[in-house]
Amino acid sequence: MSEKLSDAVTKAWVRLVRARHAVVSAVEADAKEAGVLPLEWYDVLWDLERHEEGVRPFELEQRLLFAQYNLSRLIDRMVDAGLVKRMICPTDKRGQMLFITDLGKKQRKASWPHYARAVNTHLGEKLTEAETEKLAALLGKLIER
Amino acid sequence: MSEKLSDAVTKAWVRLVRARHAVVSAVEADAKEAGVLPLEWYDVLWDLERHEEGVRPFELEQRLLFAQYNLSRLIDRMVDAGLVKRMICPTDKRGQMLFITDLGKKQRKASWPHYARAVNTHLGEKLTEAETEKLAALLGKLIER
DNA sequence: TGCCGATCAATGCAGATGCATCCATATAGA
DNA sequence: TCTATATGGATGCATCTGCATTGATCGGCA
Repeated sequence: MSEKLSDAVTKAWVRLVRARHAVVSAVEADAKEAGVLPLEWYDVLWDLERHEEGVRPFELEQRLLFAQYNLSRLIDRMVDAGLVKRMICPTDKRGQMLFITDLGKKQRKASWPHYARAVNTHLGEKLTEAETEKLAALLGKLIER
Repeated sequence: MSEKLSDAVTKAWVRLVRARHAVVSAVEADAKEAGVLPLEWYDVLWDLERHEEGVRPFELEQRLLFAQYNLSRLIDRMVDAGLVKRMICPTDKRGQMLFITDLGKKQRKASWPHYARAVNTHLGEKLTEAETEKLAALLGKLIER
């Protein structure tokens, strides 16, 4: 039971954690400086904006990897902030449909250039185009299923 | 100011976040099942174990990317649990030296095989050796200063 | 139709985190 | 040496998260 990890796997594991932390916190720091929406809020709004027909919380949960109780409360806050609208789901009375509001669209749009610039700075500019594609492909394999 | 992100950069960004989340949460779930130390605790103990001469909190902060106030309280908990010992730093009275206790060593050692197995399952087995090395190399470029 | 296990979502409570600030000591410079 | 500034670390407070549980409805099946 005293398993071994190859050096390569150990290194990839450590760096996966470190690199994500480094990039995300740098991006968030830039965003905060610019006074734009938190990343999670942005992600939710972006998903809602691409699904004008409405989104069920559990879908968001799966797509964005939220814990159920966290998402529930995140939505509360976003509703309070006027960025998201909750409606009873017509086909399932347990559930609800979520929609982005006009204010939500406006704020998401205003946040976008800041995130784009930050991601370019902290990720895009550190790799060549080919390397970036390779990285995305490899990370993709870790996500499957 | 309405910057653009290439598709490759966007995809790499999203997958970096998702892949790390998927792998870490799968590993933590396995670890929790086995009733072993939380990942952060493990990381701290491992760092302390490799520096028997003692570690300053701010070093740990830099190496493991902790926020200062989080680390301060994490150490509190670990001291309470008897895994870490705090001593006044002889060369800087503002600071302290941290050491792992025998209990800390024992628990870290007991946790290791579970983490090794989980990391192998959720990362190692999803990539070939060559892919793993390539991934580590690319992630390395994202971390560089 | 009536019942039972599964699913969607909310919530009370304890513990963790972020932010700002504070205290103590160290260090550089006049 | 004396002062100003920087650094190491702790902490009060508000917020967020995790866990377990609850309430409501759904869907399958007898």
